Amino acid sequence: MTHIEGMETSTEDTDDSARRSIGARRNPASQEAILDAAEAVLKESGIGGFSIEAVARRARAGKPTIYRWWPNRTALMLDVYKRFKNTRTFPDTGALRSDLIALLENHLLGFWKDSLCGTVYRAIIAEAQNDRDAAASLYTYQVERKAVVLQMVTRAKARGEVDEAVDGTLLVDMVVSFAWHQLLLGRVAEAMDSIEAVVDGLLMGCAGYQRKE
Amino acid sequence: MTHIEGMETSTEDTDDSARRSIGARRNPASQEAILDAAEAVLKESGIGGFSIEAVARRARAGKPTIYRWWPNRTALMLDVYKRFKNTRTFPDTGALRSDLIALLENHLLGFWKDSLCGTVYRAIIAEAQNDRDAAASLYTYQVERKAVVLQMVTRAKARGEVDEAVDGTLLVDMVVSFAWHQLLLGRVAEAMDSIEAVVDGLLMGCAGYQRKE
DNA sequence: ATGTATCGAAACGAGCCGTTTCGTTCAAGT
DNA sequence: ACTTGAACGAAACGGCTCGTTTCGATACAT
Repeated sequence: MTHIEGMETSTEDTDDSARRSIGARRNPASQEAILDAAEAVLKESGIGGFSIEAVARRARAGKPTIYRWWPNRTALMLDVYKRFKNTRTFPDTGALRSDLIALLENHLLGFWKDSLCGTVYRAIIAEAQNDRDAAASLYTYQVERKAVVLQMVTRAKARGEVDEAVDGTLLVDMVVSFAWHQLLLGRVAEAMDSIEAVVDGLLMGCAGYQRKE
Repeated sequence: MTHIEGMETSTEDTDDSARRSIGARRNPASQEAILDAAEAVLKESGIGGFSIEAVARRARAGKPTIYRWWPNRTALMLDVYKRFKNTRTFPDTGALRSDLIALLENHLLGFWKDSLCGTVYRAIIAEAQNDRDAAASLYTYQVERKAVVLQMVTRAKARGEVDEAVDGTLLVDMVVSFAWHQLLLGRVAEAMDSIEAVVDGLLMGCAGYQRKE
């Protein structure tokens, strides 16, 4: 994303000379250089090589500058992630089935496959298993995002497409669960082919129980 | 598990005096002490505090002894996990619905909730996001376990309970996905209440599409 | 003009990494 | 009976990252 194309170390050279203080205030160029560097490090080395030191070297920034604005590396990763998540619009196709398919194709699996957003998100999930603060941040983020997705079901109910008694929370949970599982097993690309089967299985049942023939 | 009850440092004192070599062969007492210590460290400090040094200190063992038998800390965590996974028998209740409910209650969510197996499994999943070898080991383990669970569907087909055309792989994937998602969000205890709704939603559809009334 | 908050650079002590060395204990091979 | 060799615990190695502190230079804010 942004403008990462040069294969050399030119990515972080937003300014030719070294950045300096611009006075008693935050230097936006440094913040952007740090986020760019964090993004690049995650892209190239994954979470294993993601250290504050590595980001600082890459950004030609001082470690105290990073620690001043981000309390820990999880916060930095979350900021990198948030730079991505607004680049695609949420689907409203007029039907729940195609809404969910578009959700998986554009916002979950497809998003993770195309950008390095999947790598960042994997790193955040892994970090949340270690760090209590990261877990809380991730859970809050999940609640927010699922509430937005739940509106797909609400719209379907308003259209009379599904019954009012349907548990939309469960439906959303299952879609997201599937996407997470494939992401964490490194099967995002392969899972793209199963999207329609997953959505149909969720909407109509995987086992053919009580279906009208 | 085993006999962890003493709150002091008595856990690792399987022998009063220090263990020594028993000749040119593996010392089972050391292996058990190391696995006990690894288990205890994971239980008390989580994956964040899980280092080879910490395990060696806790076990009163030398680091070379650990590195001799386990190539990395992921392998050690997997061995800790494998000491648990055979303590409960796989269900065969005679019906697919109750089989899947028992699977979630006894082998996935319930298992993770009751023992520290959930903590260990979270650590392994997190490690798999960093380490390529860990990811491969985890994926292989997943394939094996899912193949065993798939036999539930195979039995149901043999009984004529579900149609031969049903995609059992998808069904198993969805059940496991749900369990993983709740585990990784730290919601295992809360998810226990949703088990029946999840299984019914998977078998008969979450959205009430094409169901006979 | 002064005060102050930022910047990058460098160095700090601490902890863990994975490895090596050392002296020991003792089964296995001769 | 004797030697060989592997496994054991302990200790130390160089290397890396951690999070913090110090420093001089910079330039907005008052």
